[in-house]
Amino acid sequence: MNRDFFDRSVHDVARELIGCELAIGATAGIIVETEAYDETDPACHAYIGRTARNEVLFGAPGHAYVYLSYGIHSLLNFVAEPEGSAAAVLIRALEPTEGIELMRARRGQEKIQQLCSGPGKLSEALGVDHSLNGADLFRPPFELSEPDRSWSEAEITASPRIGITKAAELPWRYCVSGSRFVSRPWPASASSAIGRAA
DNA sequence: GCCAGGATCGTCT
DNA sequence: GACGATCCTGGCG
Repeated sequence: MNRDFFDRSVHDVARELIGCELAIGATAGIIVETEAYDETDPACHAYIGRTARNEVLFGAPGHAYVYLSYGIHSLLNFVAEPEGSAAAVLIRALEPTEGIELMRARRGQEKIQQLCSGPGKLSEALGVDHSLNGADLFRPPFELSEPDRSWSEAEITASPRIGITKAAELPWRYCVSGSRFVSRPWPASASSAIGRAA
């Protein structure tokens, strides 16, 4: 994978990140759930225009956007689309593959299914904090691999995003419908992600 | 199992 | 001074 992967529609990027392995330091997992946010979207931090906080979103693709949610959790996003266009993919859940003991220690949780099944959880498990805001995804401690597992397109579903109040109806959450590692079950009404990219 | 409530702080009004 | 792209706990059935 190279930077061009991120230099296109955030919806394509969000869908195709499913199945990729993300490593940060000694920990890694396979991405099983993402959400897309773009500039025209009231739920996106960049909707209000450029500020000190969201500046990274307007920058070059293939960088990390990390911010603090509810004063407690650092949430990890990947910046997509060309420089000047603000868009990002929220990484919502991973299936843990490497460094599981370290994840357990950081999370204070034994159950593997509780390690990375939510955006705040996976940041804690992988040691993500605000110091990684703006970091290049193609430099350490990050490492991104092509999918080493593929699901049929029918198993990747698009459904409404979680935990937001604005533009909540947009089906911009992508997840593996068969995975036990997603943050929440996919809704029965979810449709295949095919053709859903806006 | 489900739901309500609290923790906690940077960012913007 | 209000508000979150969340998570965990405790109460109740």
